[in-house]
Amino acid sequence: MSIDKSLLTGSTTVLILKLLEEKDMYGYEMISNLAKKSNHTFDLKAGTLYPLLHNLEKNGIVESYEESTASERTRKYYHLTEKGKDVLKIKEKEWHEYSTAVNRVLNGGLSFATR
Amino acid sequence: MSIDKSLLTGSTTVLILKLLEEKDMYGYEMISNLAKKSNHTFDLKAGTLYPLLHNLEKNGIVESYEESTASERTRKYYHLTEKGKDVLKIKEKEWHEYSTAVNRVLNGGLSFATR
DNA sequence: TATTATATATCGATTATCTATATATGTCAA
DNA sequence: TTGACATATATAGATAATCGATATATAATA
Repeated sequence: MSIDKSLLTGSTTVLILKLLEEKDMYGYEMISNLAKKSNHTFDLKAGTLYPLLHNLEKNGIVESYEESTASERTRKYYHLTEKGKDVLKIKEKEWHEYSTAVNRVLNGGLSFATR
Repeated sequence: MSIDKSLLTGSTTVLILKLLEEKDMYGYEMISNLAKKSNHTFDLKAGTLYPLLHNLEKNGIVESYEESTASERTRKYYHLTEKGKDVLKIKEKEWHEYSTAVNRVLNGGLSFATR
């Protein structure tokens, strides 16, 4: 169905942080997990995710560690820091405010719970 | 309260088209109208709106006409075309899909109506 | 007369995401 | 065993959306 990509802008971070709240994950896992949870509305590209993760790590929002088993190739796991948890809370609140405001306009300026 | 600006990206068009569905408007009016309807979550800048309107007109989604009264300075009104109405319908549907998908992730991958 | 609100417009900078490309390993089928 | 495909991470360059700054001009107000 492929939704207009420009809508995606900005909310990728909160989605990633939300995934990491549940458990530590590696990049590739986040992509498939997000695709599944969103019913393929979010088919995040590697070229989007990895730079984003590097940036989050640089800002102390996530931290990474490598893990390799005998059978599988090395994976880089990401862990949500305390600071990251705070950021997630703020961003969840922002999303709520933002989507509420969009809906208010799309419903003709009425507050909510119309109909 | 000023929400993270990056969240805004992409949805500006659907908001503007929605305003024009109600009635013809000029740019300055859209800015104040949108600010009011959204409780100042969307304080659109002139430098954002005017290029956007020019682009919509170029694509046949809106058309403009000038109107001047005796007392007020000339205003450039924008009118939603038939094509624009179709685009609005599509974009409203996209917003619904998109916000539903975000909420699904933020609620832990559950469908909806949790709690 | 000076300031503020109204009204439209453009330019350059920033940021987010994409596409494309690169590299390397593990798995499975021919 | 060889080729194709899925897994896994990474970077470079292109595109698009928005902002801040700046410009211009008129109407209203102090």
